[in-house]
Amino acid sequence: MALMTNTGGTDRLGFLLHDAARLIRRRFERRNAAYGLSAAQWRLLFRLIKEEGAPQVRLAEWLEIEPISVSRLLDRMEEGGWIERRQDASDRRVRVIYATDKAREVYDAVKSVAFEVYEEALAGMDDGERAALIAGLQRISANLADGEESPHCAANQATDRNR
Amino acid sequence: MALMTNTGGTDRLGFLLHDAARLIRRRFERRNAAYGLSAAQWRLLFRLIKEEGAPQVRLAEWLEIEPISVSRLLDRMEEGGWIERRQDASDRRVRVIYATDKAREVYDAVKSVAFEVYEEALAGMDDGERAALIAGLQRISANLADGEESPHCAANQATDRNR
DNA sequence: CATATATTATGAGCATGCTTACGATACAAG
DNA sequence: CTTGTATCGTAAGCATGCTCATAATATATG
Repeated sequence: MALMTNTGGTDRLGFLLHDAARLIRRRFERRNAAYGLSAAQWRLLFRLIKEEGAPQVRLAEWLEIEPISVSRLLDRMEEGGWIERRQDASDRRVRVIYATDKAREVYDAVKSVAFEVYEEALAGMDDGERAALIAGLQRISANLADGEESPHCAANQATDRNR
Repeated sequence: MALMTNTGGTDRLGFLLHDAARLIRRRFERRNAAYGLSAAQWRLLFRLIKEEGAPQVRLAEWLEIEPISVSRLLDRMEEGGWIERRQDASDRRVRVIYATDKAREVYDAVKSVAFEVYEEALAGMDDGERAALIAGLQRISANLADGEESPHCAANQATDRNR
């Protein structure tokens, strides 16, 4: 409280985000322990259910993680019986991913758990406060979306990869 | 239970938090690559600088991670020359942790980088929007703080635990 | 066709969290 | 002192992300 708390708390933004995200993930996973779906697996399944038959590289783009991370996430999900990999007919490099019946069966239940956890997290906030929070989070994601800008120095355009 | 997107975006709260936290961490670490301090190491150092000579178990409480996680984080920080472990004089089980001169030298610079990244993340938001975001994040952390829930029962009057 | 380049998935190895378990030490009772 | 219990640090092993490297395949170019 001494020197630079004049920023209104934004000087802890990273820590606050980290803590909130971790607490939500932890509670979601504990509540879901019976199903055995981790948060990362749920995130993948949530996308997959809507758009089946996607190649792994598409999932990596959607989830904004590296293809190798998708590969090993799918290893465990395949082992857990949540998804299956099939060979693509027209491109032998590609494996297209499908949710299993088991995954479709628990989907609604897990989604309900997620809603419960979100409601617990937001308890005591009115609609306006919730909207402001969501808008702020969306703004952060948009501001940091992998443009990879150089803020002031401009020197490191090493990463001027396409896009 | 079909379409529940009337929640105004709160139905994605977990994903939004996860994305925002990850983007901030990623940008912070890239901007700091020259120093070689990861976000987790920075979080520990940030606490340590203010309160040196703490035993590891105290750091674990502050950071809200498990003692074993602290142990291995400190392994790498010791190897990187950021901290040193010393034997406690009065209790031979305890190792007290000190920041090195090297850590103290880069502290201000890394802190500035953190402020830059936060500013980039919050770009385009006015003071009120920032305050609402921060308040929402703090509220989430308070709501989920490891009281280990009563899910919808409003009974859990927050933090009547010690402290 | 042959060869260069791009794309897809994965292997190896690291960082940061977790759970479970254990050795060393401190402390409280007997 | 001895014995039981609590505390501190750490080892082992897993999950989820990362980077860097590689094999297999597709595609573009000479």
